[in-house]
This record gives sequence, structure tokens and C-alpha cells, in this order.
Amino acid sequence: MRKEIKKNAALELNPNVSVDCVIFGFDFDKLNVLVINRDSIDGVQWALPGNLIYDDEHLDQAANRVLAELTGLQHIYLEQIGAFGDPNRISKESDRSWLQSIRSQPEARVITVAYFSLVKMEDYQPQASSFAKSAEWIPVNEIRELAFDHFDILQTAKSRLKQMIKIRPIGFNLLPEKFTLSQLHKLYESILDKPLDKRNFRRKIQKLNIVMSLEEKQSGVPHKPSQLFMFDKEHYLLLTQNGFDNFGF
Amino acid sequence: MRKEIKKNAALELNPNVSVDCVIFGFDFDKLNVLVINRDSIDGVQWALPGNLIYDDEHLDQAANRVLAELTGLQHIYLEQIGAFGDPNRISKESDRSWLQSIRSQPEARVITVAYFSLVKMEDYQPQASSFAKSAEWIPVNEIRELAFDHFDILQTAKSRLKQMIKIRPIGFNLLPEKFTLSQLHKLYESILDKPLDKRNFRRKIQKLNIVMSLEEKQSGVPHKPSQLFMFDKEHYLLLTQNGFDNFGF
DNA sequence: GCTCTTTGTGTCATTTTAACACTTTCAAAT
DNA sequence: ATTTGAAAGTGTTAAAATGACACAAAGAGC
Repeated sequence: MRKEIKKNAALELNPNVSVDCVIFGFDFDKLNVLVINRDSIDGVQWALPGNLIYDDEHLDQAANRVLAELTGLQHIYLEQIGAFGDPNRISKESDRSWLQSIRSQPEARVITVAYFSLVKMEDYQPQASSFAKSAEWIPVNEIRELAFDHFDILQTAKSRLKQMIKIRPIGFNLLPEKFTLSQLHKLYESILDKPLDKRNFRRKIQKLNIVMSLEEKQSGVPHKPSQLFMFDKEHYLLLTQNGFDNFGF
Repeated sequence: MRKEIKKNAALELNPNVSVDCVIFGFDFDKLNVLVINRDSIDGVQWALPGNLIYDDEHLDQAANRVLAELTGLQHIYLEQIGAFGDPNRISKESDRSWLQSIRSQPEARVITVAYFSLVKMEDYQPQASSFAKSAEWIPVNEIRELAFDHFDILQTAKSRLKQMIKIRPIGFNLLPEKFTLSQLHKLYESILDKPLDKRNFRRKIQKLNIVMSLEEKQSGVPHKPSQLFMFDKEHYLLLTQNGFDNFGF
């Protein structure tokens, strides 16, 4: 009997804990974030995708679930940023009505665990015809405001990504399997938010042996076609075994 | 009337969210962690200090509260590590009885938000006569096991500290106002867990201008007395304004 | 075949790093 | 007074990494 009760309880949402995801994508020119929207009285309002967790769910599972529900994607790079717990984080007047429409206990104190995620934009093109909530890629640098404390979360995610890319080659998660060095270069510039010398960048990357050049070139471009490369995971793992943890950008 | 209810509610513990603190101290030889103990059937068991949060409390506040309740210290370096939310994190058989003695809802799903904190060991000497729970400094490297998922948390805290010390001079929080370069050297070696060349270390630190030498030497030591130094906050802030974020250790 | 656009490449001066050993200064012991 | 033990403090050199900088090559479109 007692077991029965627990089993049901396990299927319940925990009213006090949610997860929110900052989903980054790179369009070969700049960083974007996937946001969901709601129509509000005064124009469109954006928010990060997120939801309450289930009582029997790992936090990471919950984040993956949110990601999968929205985009259908699985096995995506996902990393926790931290917990955000201002007791007033959901009490902006403009957020109230939305919250009431989606939560059964809209007044509950909720702490949220934020994640950031790196996806290949080609893998998910939000469509007008998209099933559930509507979602959109927005350039990171154009975002001035988000619902709840999501803008804070975004800022933290950005600086965390900046940190991480200096010590691990996670940027490859934002690129297709095959990419050019110029694309990788632009990616690093977008994330670090500063220009990097082209020749020095290429020298550094190539010396590290973390990319391997393919026997293949771009085609159809109206200029000199670029060599294509892949991320060389094996060499990277070798590197880490020597305690490597700094790309020095 | 409704307000009355809310006011009371605000004083309630939230049964689903706790904070736990990894409190580091440095004894001029190695890193230590402050743990609390309970007597169990099979010997002593250690845990990180922590507690449920109140419904109207910021997470950071809650962590500070736990720190203050245990040590009496305030305005201490404190930084969030992240949330730990394995649904089974508190279900080790050996943890059950303890939990039942301290929690009113021992079966509740609890996620915990972990913090790490840096204190000057001289500021807190746990005494046998200490008021509340008994606490003890234990060398980090001697810890093999902790209650709940606290060992995981400790590992994460260690690697986070390692990361942080490479990009910000937070180590000074572990030393007294006045310290010697040898002490600082040993501190960096303890945290990074590898030997650093003495001359190279000193050169690097001094070139950065983040310590200022005092007109004062050690006394009473049975060897050449060392110059004393202080952390030079102003110079450090100047550094950061140029985007400095890497000590290159 | 001309134009446009992006790719791809090398050198040099400067700075940073890693490796390495001996003298100095004090307290304590004799 | 002298010796001993223990940690402080100090400089050079070779190798590697960094930052600054400019022009020829390759393809598409006209």
C-alpha cells in the first residue's frame, strides 16, 4: 500500500523546483538563443524554455526532457549553470498572468536550476508550423529583456560559455560535423566577443591537433573554396591526459 | 487575513530545497574542509554542514546563514557550485536514521544547492566545547567518504576551486591579512595539487603586482625570517579592467 | 577575362615559460 | 661563541608562445 502511494507521488511535478535552458546556436555569423514566446498585453515577451521537475527525475534528466519536448533533439551538449533562487524571481507584475496560466500553484516559491546547451542550428529550425509552443532563434546580443529572471540567467550562461570555451573545445557542438577554419574562427570571436588574429588563430588550432583536415573542399561558393575539417576527438582526449585544460585564448 | 497566512508561510522551511557548504581552510600546509559529525553504529560519519532553506530566503542568504550558525563568521567568501538533484541522493541506508532525526519530512525529495566557501582557519577553531553540532577540520585529501552525496559535492568543489584560482586571486581569502610568499606558494600548490617552481612562482606573482610587500618581517622563526606581504586589491582591480582573467598556472 | 570575395600562408621581434643551485639569515642546541 | 638546521631569497639561459602584419591564389558570376 505504501508503495502504491510512493509510485503515484513519483509522477507528480515538484512545485518548488524547475529547470530552464539557455539553448545556444551559431548561424556562422553570431550566437543565437532559442526562446519561447507568449503574447502579452504590451507586445511579445520572450522566455527561456523550462518547466517544473518531476519528483523522481534527475535534474539533468529534466533539462533533457525540456530540450527534447521543445526541439525533439536528444544527446545534446548540456551543462548545468547553477541554481537561481531569488524568492521574488517570479514576482514581476508582467509575469504573473502568464504564470497563472501555466502553473497549478502560481504563488509557490520556485527555485530554478539553469542549464546551457549547445546545438547545431541546422538540427532545429523552429517552424511557424511547429507543434507546441512557438519558439525562435534570437541573436544573443539583441536580447535586452526576458521574463522572470531569465535575463540574469542568460548573462550567466554567456559568461560561463566564455569561460568553458577557453578550457575545453565545446565549440564544436555548435558546428556541423564538417566545417571550415573560418567558421570556427568566427565562432570563437562570437563567443569571446573580441577579434582574434586570423593567422594566429589558425596556427594555434592546428598546432593543438584538435582538428583534422578532410580530403574535401567547400563547393558552390563564389570565392576560393575552403578546406573542410572535423573535430579530432582522439587527439583531444590524448591532450587532456596530460592535464591540458587551457587553450590560452 | 491572507497576508497573515503568507507571513507565517514565509517562516517555514521549504521541504524540497537545501543548501550545503564546502568550507575550505588552509593550515599553511594543506587544504582542509569543515565537516560536521554524527555518531553512527559503525563509527563516525561526516557530512557537510547544510540545512533546508526558508521560503522567503535567497539561496545565498541561506548559505550564509548555515555558515554563520556553524562558525559565527560573516562576510565570508562564498560561491555557488551548483544544484545536486539525484532523486536518490539521500537514500543511502546508512543516512536514513540521521535524516529522520533532523527532518520533519525525511522522505521528501530534496535537491540541494552547494556552495564553497573560503575562510581563514585562524578565524574559526572548532572547540570540543563548541555550542551546537560538533565540527572538525579534516584534510581534504584524507576524506574518502561522506554522508548522502556530499562526497560528490566535495569533488566538484575541489575542481571548481582549482578552476577559479587560475582566473581570480581568491586564494587570499584563505590566508591572514599578512602572509609570506612561501605560504602563498604552498597554498597554490595545495589547491592545484602539483608542485610549482619556487622562483618562477614568485616572479609571476610579483610581476602581476597583486601583492605589496610590507615593512615587516616574520619574527621568532628558527630560520631566515620572511618578508610579509598583503594582497594588493587596487592593483588587482586595475588588472581586471583590462580584461585580465588568467593567471596562467 | 575581369571583378569580387574569401582563403590561406610566413616572418620577426617580443614576451613568457621552464629548468636549475647556492648564499643568507635567524633560532636553537651544543 | 660556534655550529647546525631550516627556510628565504635570488638570476640566467634556452625554448616556446605570442602578437603584429600583407599579399597571392582560387573560384563564381558577370
